[in-house]
Amino acid sequence: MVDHEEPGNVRRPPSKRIADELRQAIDSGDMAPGAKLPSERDLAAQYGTARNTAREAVRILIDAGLVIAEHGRGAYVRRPQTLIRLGNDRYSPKYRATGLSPFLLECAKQGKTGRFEVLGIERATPTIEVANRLDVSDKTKSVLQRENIFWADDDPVQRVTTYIPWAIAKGTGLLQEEVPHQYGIHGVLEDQGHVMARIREEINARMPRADEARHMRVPPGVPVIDVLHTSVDEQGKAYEVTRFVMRADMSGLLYDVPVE
Amino acid sequence: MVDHEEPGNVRRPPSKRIADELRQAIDSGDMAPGAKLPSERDLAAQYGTARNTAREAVRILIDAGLVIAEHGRGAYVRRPQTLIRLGNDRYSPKYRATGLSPFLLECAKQGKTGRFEVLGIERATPTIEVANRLDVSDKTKSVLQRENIFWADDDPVQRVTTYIPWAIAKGTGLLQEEVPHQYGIHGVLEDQGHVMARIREEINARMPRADEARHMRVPPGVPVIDVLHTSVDEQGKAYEVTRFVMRADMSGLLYDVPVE
DNA sequence: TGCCTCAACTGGCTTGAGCCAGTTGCTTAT
DNA sequence: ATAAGCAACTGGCTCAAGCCAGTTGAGGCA
Repeated sequence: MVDHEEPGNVRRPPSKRIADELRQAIDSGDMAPGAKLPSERDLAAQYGTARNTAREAVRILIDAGLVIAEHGRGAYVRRPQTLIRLGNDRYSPKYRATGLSPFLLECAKQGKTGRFEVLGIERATPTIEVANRLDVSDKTKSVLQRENIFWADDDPVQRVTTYIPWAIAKGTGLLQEEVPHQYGIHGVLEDQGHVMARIREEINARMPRADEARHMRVPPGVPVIDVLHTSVDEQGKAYEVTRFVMRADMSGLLYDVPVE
Repeated sequence: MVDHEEPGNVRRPPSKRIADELRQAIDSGDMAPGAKLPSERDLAAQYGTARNTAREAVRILIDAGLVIAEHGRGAYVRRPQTLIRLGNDRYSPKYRATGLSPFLLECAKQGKTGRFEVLGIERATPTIEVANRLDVSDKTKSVLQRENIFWADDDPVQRVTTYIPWAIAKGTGLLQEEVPHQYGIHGVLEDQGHVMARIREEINARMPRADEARHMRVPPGVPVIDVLHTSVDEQGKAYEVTRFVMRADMSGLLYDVPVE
């Protein structure tokens, strides 16, 4: 392990110095998860700075995802969350036996109650990104779009938007809220002759957009994982795209795959 | 698309109002990538607030990863970066023909010059996380640890740390900086009878730690993707673990896998 | 022509003051 | 015993002022 030794202790601004000390207390375990930080006014007094400077120090930790501030109560060391892991096996036929969707199964495994909420179902014009992957037009209402939010207990964890070419979805009943198939959307698609042979998933991480932060209640200092999933049938044709946007503090991914 | 319509326009603090307007200008394309924001002093005058309030507005955008501030020059709308995508096929034998590592190949594809730098090679005591996956002791120096940084042109993009059980690495020459094999580390391991049959990758996203931000020059408002990779041989035995920590603004992942 | 200097601009950081808005627990009146 | 109310705490946000430290370009000097 190398240390590039950037600013050294000299000329380190007070706010950063305070942040460093608090961070070290957190990393070393001196301040355990859930522990309350000194109030901004106390920190300021303790270090002989203005309140704003102490406040700035706490903010640095908030932005780093280490601390969560609660208005009127105090600032607390963030507790590690139990992770909901989305695996590449979630589309495996083996899950049909359980009768539960992989997300709900994973929630149950973590001792949480999973549920999902339908935000909207409509025939829509896809973004270029989606249109390219499905080989449909990005100028017309060429896809059926279904948007859901998944919850684990009282936390919104994922926003999931599924796109299916209208030519495939037409007349299947997928415009209804209730999916008319025991095995869900993919059951319907399979009946249409689209058997999932491969999946292709493009993964990015970024800070949430404003509306995402609101919908999923993403705390400050927490990024989202953005997965663009494409289902490909045995003929190599893409027939479904889904975008998963997941709170990174409550979820992760798992791929267990053969080397080809 | 639903909008929960949280605070409305009433009582929205000035800093957030300014941030909202700037954000909208960015999202709509009125301010293109690379465009310069008004200076903090100008913004303050324009909105009739104190400079600190305008400054706070800009900071919100910086934390959201939309804007980058340059001391003495100004604040600019961040330019989208070309992504280096790490694919699950990077361990595929097909790459041996090219004579290039997948990372360097991907850099070349993006018109960049890739290189890597060895930070350190040592016999070390693994973390519990790594020890569990390799089924070795976390109390003794049971692994060989190699740490690298990968660059694309002049940007550090990934920090990569590889762990190999000492029982396997001993006497293979992997303690030297120069890997004694045409096909790299995995060539050496294959000669030892460890043929990669499957890989297992656990993926998280988070804000960078302080040392990571320094080493990889991660700008504020940019998360990292943290991948814990495990190589498994034909007997189902794990024989190598690698942690990839990647700047999320310059890199992503790609999995193209069969449904099993 | 070429270099240097310096003024004017940029963001970085701090101060100390004030008011607002949640939270909590104690006190008081019913 | 209960409920209302209040005081004392917490963070959220703003103000106006000041100094420091990079950057840039114009002007002047050699």
